[in-house]
Amino acid sequence: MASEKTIGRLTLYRRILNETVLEGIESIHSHTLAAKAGASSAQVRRDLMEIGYVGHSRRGYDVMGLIESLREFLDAPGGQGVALVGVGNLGRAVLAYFAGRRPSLAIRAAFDVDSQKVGRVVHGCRCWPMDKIEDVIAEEQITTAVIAVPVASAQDAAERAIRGGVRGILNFAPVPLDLPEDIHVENIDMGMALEKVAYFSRADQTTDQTT
Amino acid sequence: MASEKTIGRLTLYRRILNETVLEGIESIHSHTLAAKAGASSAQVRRDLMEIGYVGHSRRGYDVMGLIESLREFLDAPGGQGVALVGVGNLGRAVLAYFAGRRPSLAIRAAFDVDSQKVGRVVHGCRCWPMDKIEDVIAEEQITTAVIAVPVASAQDAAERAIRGGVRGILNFAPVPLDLPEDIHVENIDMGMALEKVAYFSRADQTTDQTT
DNA sequence: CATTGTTTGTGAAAATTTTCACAGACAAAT
DNA sequence: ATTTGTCTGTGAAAATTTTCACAAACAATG
Ligand SMILES: NC(=O)c1ccc[n+]([C@@H]2O[C@H](COP(=O)([O-])OP(=O)(O)OC[C@H]3O[C@@H](n4cnc5c(N)ncnc54)[C@H](O)[C@@H]3O)[C@@H](O)[C@H]2O)c1
Ligand SMILES: NC(=O)c1ccc[n+]([C@@H]2O[C@H](COP(=O)([O-])OP(=O)(O)OC[C@H]3O[C@@H](n4cnc5c(N)ncnc54)[C@H](O)[C@@H]3O)[C@@H](O)[C@H]2O)c1
Repeated sequence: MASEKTIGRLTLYRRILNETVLEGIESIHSHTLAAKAGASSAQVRRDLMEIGYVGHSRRGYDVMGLIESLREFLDAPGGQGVALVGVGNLGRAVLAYFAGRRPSLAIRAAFDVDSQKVGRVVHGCRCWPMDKIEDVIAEEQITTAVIAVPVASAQDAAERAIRGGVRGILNFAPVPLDLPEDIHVENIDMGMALEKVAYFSRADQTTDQTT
Repeated sequence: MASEKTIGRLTLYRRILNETVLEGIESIHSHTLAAKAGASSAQVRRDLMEIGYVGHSRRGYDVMGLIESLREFLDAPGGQGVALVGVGNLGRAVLAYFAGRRPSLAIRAAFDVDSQKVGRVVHGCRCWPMDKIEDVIAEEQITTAVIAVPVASAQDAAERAIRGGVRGILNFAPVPLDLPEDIHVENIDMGMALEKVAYFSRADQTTDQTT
């Protein structure tokens, strides 16, 4: 029911609320959360409607309660495992970034063809050879894979991860993957993103002129 | 006039066409390009309408001509410079990735507070101390900045880049930046992306059931 | 206890984006 | 020369997403 855009914003709200709670703030208004998230207050209220969390008129939303409600909505009950395929420049940065960050959504295994990388433990994550990928993913009940291999290997890497049991893919290789419809693919294409920013950085391309 | 989404797809089409031309293919139909881009043929035609490129009925689009037309539309006439702020794990991966890739949109300078990094040349890019950022960006006429510093420094880094003359920012720090409206900000939030994929990876959350 | 002012939840409107569907173009075949 | 089949360009419809705007709720104030 909730759209992809809504899910993205909900995760953002959660991150903001986690900071808010550290400041000792107990309740928050839709317009405050909106300002911190760069959205409109109506948008925030709509999004929270989606998860069925109700606030109090005049007092806003209970921060702790909302965080808990977001957790129930967004997270898998028993936690979810993630696999990383490709322990190169980007893969290592990703491992460093996610290490220890969110135990219920952690990178549990890494895979690479390079025998130099296989067997090593990078940021607490074991690196396996590619021919073990299906077995390890199945054994660890991993549902999500991050693809950080060269373009030429991305399609194959994704297919093998799926054969192991993966249902969703975060793809950094700048190539559209051709996968079954029921597999959720999220592409992060840095080249595209940089070109977009560059386009709108040009003086003649004002994103939006709300005079 | 062209929306942000359209610009994103146009850069994708260009990448696909660059591969197409290497295969010696001289013209391409909207549905072929669409299949490679993961879009619909109507979408492709709409997007190309935006740049005013006209195809031939029955023959499709001339690959070389379309690439040239996309170049004129997307690229700044004299090329554009990019700055990288933060030469950490992610910053170095980004430098490696963009090095030599697209001369007309290259990372021309990097900045960091760490004296260990300052002065070094990473993947052909010189690393400057942060107190030179405004001068170097102004001197090199850099229009776009990539922010890869810790969350706590991201807002400040962006503001300083803008003071140097930057008009668009590609932000990897998972925090919404509060910047003037005329600055274009593109956020790449890997944590959000991973949580989204994980959400849709769950068996009970089928993205869309088009039976 | 009534009043005031603020905030939620949500129908409805507006805006944006995508898809449909078909007239017109035209290469290829006969 | 005519027919055939396919592809473009685009107006219009459909779908999706966002914003508007207001009744209902209710804490705070007097
Ligand atoms: N580095 C970046 O910042 C960056 C940015 C955007 C996109 N990307 C994309 O991410 C991917 C990885 O980039 P990178 O810079 O880390 O490259 P890299 O060359 O540093 O690393 C690639 C890794 O994948 C491994 N590998 C190669 N083939 C494999 C296979 N078939 N199966 C498993 N592992 C395999 C290699 O051994 C290496 O460790 C590429 O597709 C690249 O286009 C990278
Ligand atoms: N590593 C990843 O894959 C990854 C993924 C997603 C998001 N991020 C985000 O990207 C940013 C960088 O991540 P990282 O993993 O490269 O971190 P890192 O700690 O490896 O690198 C940060 C770099 O920024 C420099 N720095 C610190 N303060 C600075 C300042 N005020 N001005 C200039 N430079 C400064 C540091 O010296 C260091 O070189 C962070 O905001 C992180 O949340 C990283």
